[in-house]
Order: sequence, then structure tokens, then C-alpha cells
Amino acid sequence: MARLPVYLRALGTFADRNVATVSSEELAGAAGVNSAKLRKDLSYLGSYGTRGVGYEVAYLRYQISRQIGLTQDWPVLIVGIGNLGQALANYGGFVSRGFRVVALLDADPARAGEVVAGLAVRPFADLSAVAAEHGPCIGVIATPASAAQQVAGALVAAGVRSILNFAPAVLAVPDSVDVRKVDLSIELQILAYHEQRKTARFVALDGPDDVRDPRFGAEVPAGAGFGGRP
Amino acid sequence: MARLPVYLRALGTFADRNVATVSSEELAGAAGVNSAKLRKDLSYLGSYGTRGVGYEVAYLRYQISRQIGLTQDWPVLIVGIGNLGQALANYGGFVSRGFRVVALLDADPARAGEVVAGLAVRPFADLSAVAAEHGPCIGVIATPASAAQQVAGALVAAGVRSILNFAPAVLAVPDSVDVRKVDLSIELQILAYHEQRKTARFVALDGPDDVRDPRFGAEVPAGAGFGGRP
DNA sequence: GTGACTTTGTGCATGCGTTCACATGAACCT
DNA sequence: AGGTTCATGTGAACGCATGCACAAAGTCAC
Ligand SMILES: NC(=O)c1ccc[n+]([C@@H]2O[C@H](COP(=O)([O-])OP(=O)(O)OC[C@H]3O[C@@H](n4cnc5c(N)ncnc54)[C@H](O)[C@@H]3O)[C@@H](O)[C@H]2O)c1
Ligand SMILES: NC(=O)c1ccc[n+]([C@@H]2O[C@H](COP(=O)([O-])OP(=O)(O)OC[C@H]3O[C@@H](n4cnc5c(N)ncnc54)[C@H](O)[C@@H]3O)[C@@H](O)[C@H]2O)c1
Repeated sequence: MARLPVYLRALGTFADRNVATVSSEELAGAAGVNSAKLRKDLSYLGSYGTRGVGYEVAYLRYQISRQIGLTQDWPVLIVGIGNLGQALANYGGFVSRGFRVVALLDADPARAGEVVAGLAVRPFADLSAVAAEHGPCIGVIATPASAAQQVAGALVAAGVRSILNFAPAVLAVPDSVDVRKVDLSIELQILAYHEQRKTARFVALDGPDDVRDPRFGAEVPAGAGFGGRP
Repeated sequence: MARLPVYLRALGTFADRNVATVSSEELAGAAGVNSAKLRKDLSYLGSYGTRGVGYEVAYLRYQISRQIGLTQDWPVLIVGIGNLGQALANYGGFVSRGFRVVALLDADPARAGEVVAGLAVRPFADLSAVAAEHGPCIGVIATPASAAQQVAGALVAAGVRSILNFAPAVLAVPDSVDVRKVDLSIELQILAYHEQRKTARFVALDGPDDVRDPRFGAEVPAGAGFGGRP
């Protein structure tokens, strides 16, 4: 069900062009998925289409928004106002999609008081007060990886049950808390993996299936930083 | 196979602590996955463990790095040096993981020449020259969504076959090109979805399964911006 | 050297997501 | 009003990932 937001965004582009109804084929094309998958996804929400015609853009948009829980604005608090935290705070794309940044927190005393994107940076100790003030909200971790687990613990203690983590660290939280991670290094490494196989195909035409060769272990240069097998 | 980078990172933390060997249980714990899954994943690369002992940290680290294609540094070029592009350019976590930002491109003439993270921002027209200079590389799109498709086309035309897209847009590219997307709004919306179901449980104790009720369609306020069903 | 113990590597079953294909049903034209 | 056309909604088959449970294999102690 991670595709609903994509459908919603695609519906938005149709609405901007004043399109009244779309077929599953058109919408699937705009969302980059199979049309059968789109129909099956939408059928889980209910029968919101008209056979022979398609889906009414405005109506389907509302139904998906309601399903996701975007009929209300969700408060977002960002922890760690460094490079990334500032970019996030300045990002206008959140408010237009049902989210509102309500607080910026940082442990660095030098940063407290600084104004970023119209909000004053508050000391990390204010966390529980801020969380209590806004009710159910979403916490964003943009601190170094070494602080991520500690911050996550503090967020949970403050009552936050939804966390978006940008730090390259695995977080341990209670089952009742949802954590989603965004790790750019992982994305780049996956791309590098495919890129390597693509370029390798030009070197060895019989395909990249032989890379398993265990002898490669012996070919590690002594000073490579990893060390070879003893 | 998107988990290999996670294993690699977990292995890094063990190496930092001078741990020589790890069992699949320990490593799986650090990576946040099931130990059977970890062993099966590693078995696809070959038999790099020792029964009764575990995996040698340094050796396994090298094997995974090689599998991913991290024995060489991959050049990265960033298009769109706004809030996000600058944060990415300033991020030190890339170089430590086998990536090197080699060029910053922006269409805004006012930005060209500006120095960000020790690199001069170059005009977008330099793209093909930069790509040709560095060979196989990874393109990062950090422009507004409206420009994303055009930028993607230019990247492909310049020979880039791996793209990381931060803009909330579906990109159409040839099959030979890999695109991975990072969409923060989608992540937040997924969190909101779960958060909604959690909070809804306190309101209606019989569970959130009734939200399908089609009558809800009639309850759209006239001025909600979406419009009700006619 | 032998035995007991530890941990890997994997066969197998289960469940989930994806996709094809078609029947259902609505609208439109004559 | 009847037939035609069109696109939805869904049944069923397929393929893949996950996780259990166990045999193979190697180590360590004595
Ligand atoms: N900058 C990027 O583009 C980028 C890309 C990918 C991942 N990341 C990850 O995002 C995180 C932040 O990156 P960054 O470049 O913004 O780092 P940064 O060093 O610029 O900012 C980190 C901020 O967190 C604050 N902080 C440190 N410990 C804290 C604590 N315990 N509680 C609250 N605040 C604390 C620091 O004061 C600092 O302001 C890192 O984990 C990084 O790996 C960043
Ligand atoms: N800032 C964030 O934290 C954040 C978070 C999530 C997603 N995003 C997405 O990332 C993208 C960039 O966000 P941002 O906040 O940095 O925006 P921004 O407006 O600050 O920066 C965009 C930059 O792209 C440049 N640009 C525009 N058209 C271009 C073109 N055709 N070729 C090359 N460069 C071009 C502009 O000159 C500008 O410098 C957007 O699509 C946004 O939705 C940003």
C-alpha cells in the first residue's frame, strides 16, 4: 500500500490539467505501474470507479486522501538541524501535502535560538514539551548516526510513534512505533551494483555470473584496508 | 539484494570495534533482519563463512564490497543545487562509502560559478562534457519536479545510466537506465497512514476495518477543495 | 585422535504480491 | 428499448521472498 501516495500525486497532475475522469490505463501510466495492479489496489479501498468510463479524478483523490489520513494536517518535528535538517525545514513540498513542520530541535547549544525557515531552533530538552503540545505527530531524525538511537529513544519516550530516520543506523524501538528509513548511501550502492554489472558486460561477454570465484579472496591487495584471508 | 549495503554498514561497526568474526545471529541483529535471511543472502555470494565459527569480518566486508562494486570509487554528479542539492554536496557520508561528487550542475545562471562544498557550480549545458570526462557515473536529480523529466532525458543523452531522483515525479527512461527514487512525501504519507490507524483505534475500538463505508463519499464538505460526488 | 558442540548452508513449505484474462456492469448510440 | 462498446473489478495461476528446521561441516577441548 506504499503506492497510494504515488497514485495521489498522479491524480494531482490530472486535476491540475482539469481532467475530470481518468481510466486505469492512463492513471497507471502516470504512476508508472501496471494497470491491473492499480485497479486491484484501488479495489481494496472500495468500488470508486465507473465501468466503461473510469475514475472521477476529484472523487478518487478525496477517497485516497482520506484512506491515507490526509484529511487532517500532521505535525512534523525535525531533530538535528544540520545540512539535511535545514534543507528539510526549508522544503515547501511538505505543507502542500498535508504536513506541517511545527518544531526544530538540536542538541547543539550554539544552534538554539537560530531561526531556520521561520522557526526558532529549540534545545533538545524541549522535546517532550513540544510533543505533548501537538499530540500525535511524526518525528524526523536528521542527526549523525551515532546519536540516532538515543534520539529515537527520546522521541518514543515523548510519545512519538512514527519516525522517519535519515541517519544510517538501525533503530531499536517498541513494536508499537513505526520507523521508516531513508538512506542515500544504500540507494547509491544499489545503483552502483547495477552499474557495475552493466559495465562488466562489456568486459566479459559471457555475463557476470562468474564473480563468485572464491579465488578472488586471495587477490586482495595487502594495503587495501580490508585485509586478505589469512 | 537491497540488503547487502545494510550488512556492509553493520560489518563496519563490528570492524570499528575490532571484532574479528561475527555469527549470523549477531550480524543479523545489527542489521535488523532475520538470521536465516542473512545466511541465505550471503550464500548467494558464495560460502564465505566457517561452520561452527561465523564470518570473518574483514573478509566478508571485502567480498560484499566487491559484489556491490565498491572496489572502485563511483563519480556522482548532482543536478539542481538548491536546498537539497547543497545538503547533498556537503554530505561527507558519500565519500566514505565509495562515492565521490565530481560535479554540481544548475540551470540558474546566477548560481553558476558559486562554490559549494569546494566545487564550483557549473551551467547545465556542461553536462555532456562532464559525463564524457568521468565515464560511467551516477546522476542525482535534485531539481523541482517540473524539470525532472527534462533533466533525466539530458542525463540519458549524456550517457548516464544510473539515476537517483529526489523530485516527486515519475521518470520515463529507456530500459537500459536504472532509476531509483527517494520521495520524502511518500515516506511521510505512509507514516501518516499507520499513525491514523493507531489513533483511530482509540476512537473506534472495533478496529479501523470499517473505513471502507461508501457513505463517507457523501460527507465531503462542499468547500473542502476536492468536491463531492455529483 | 575422538567426541561434543557450535554455526553455517539449504531443502521445503508457507504466504504474499503480481499479472493475465475474463466476466460484470454501466453508458451511449441508433 | 436493444445492442454495442468500453473499462472496471476480480478469479486464478504464477513466481518470488521469507522463515523454519535440520543436516553437513568444521572447531575446540581433552
Ligand atoms: N546531508 C545530507 O545530504 C545527508 C545525506 C544522507 C544522509 N544524511 C544523514 O543525515 C544525518 C544528518 O546529516 P547532516 O549532513 O545534516 O549532518 P550535520 O552534522 O550537518 O547535522 C547534524 C546536526 O545534528 C545535531 N545533533 C547532534 N547530536 C544530536 C543529538 N543527540 N540530538 C539532537 N541533535 C543532535 C548537530 O548539532 C547538528 O546540527 C546524518 O546521519 C547523515 O548521515 C545526510
Ligand atoms: N529540500 C528538501 O528537503 C526536499 C525534500 C524532499 C524532496 N525534495 C525535492 O527535491 C527537489 C529539490 O528541492 P529543493 O528544496 O532543493 O528545491 P530548490 O528550489 O531549492 O532547488 C532547485 C534547484 O534546481 C535548479 N533547477 C531548476 N530547473 C533546473 C534545470 N532544468 N536544470 C538544472 N537545474 C535546475 C534551480 O536553479 C534550483 O537551484 C524538489 O523536486 C523537491 O521536491 C526536496
